[in-house]
Amino acid sequence: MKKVTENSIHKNDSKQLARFAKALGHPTRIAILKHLESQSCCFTGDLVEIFPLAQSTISQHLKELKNAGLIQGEVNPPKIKYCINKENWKTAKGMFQGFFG
Amino acid sequence: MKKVTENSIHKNDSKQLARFAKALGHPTRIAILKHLESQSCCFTGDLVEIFPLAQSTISQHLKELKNAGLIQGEVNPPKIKYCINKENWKTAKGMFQGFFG
DNA sequence: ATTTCCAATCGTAAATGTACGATTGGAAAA
DNA sequence: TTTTCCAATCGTACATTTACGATTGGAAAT
Repeated sequence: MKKVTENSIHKNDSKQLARFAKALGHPTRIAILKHLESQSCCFTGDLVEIFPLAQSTISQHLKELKNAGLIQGEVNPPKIKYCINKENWKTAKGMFQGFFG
Repeated sequence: MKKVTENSIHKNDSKQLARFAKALGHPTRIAILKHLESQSCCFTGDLVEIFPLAQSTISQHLKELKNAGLIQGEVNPPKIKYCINKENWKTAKGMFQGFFG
């Protein structure tokens, strides 16, 4: 990035939709979300067993999904239980629906 | 990327959906697609006027959308007319719908 | 107090993405 | 043929992403 800040040239809608899309833009994250949809919830460790990826890598993907608002985690010591964030999920669904017409 | 190739560990569905999502993962590309949806078609130059971005940058975004299959361009010398690729658009729409349930 | 356990974070390396200006390519117009 | 025009591509710089192993953090168990 050099000259243009990319900050104010786009509408908020486009920015939010792009943010959601970006979070969905990796097959591992899609698979994590599919798993959460089917299981309703799961622990990080479950995912580490499912995917042949390092624990730190899974954690990073979860962090991105969390930052995008698509999932949420609640502590359940010593584990952490992750679920779909239903409210934002609905928002994302609506935005994609609206986008695709 | 170091150890895992990320090639065969995901289902094709997840990979394709992620590919579409990735293409949508930038506000400029969202905006381009919105514009194509509303106009049905447009030339590269139109977009260069709309967005405060270099011509080469717009071209790059168009290339990514084309590679993802979301748009197609037909030559109309000396211009190139870009349109939504309706077939793939429908596919993407269906995949997102299925994903969000 | 120490150990155990799970997950987050750190540090790092390599690949990819995003932007720019400059150059190239190819068709139409002069 | 030369010029003009539009868009693609090249070369480059810097940011971000993705992966790993190692370390840290915090709560529960010993």
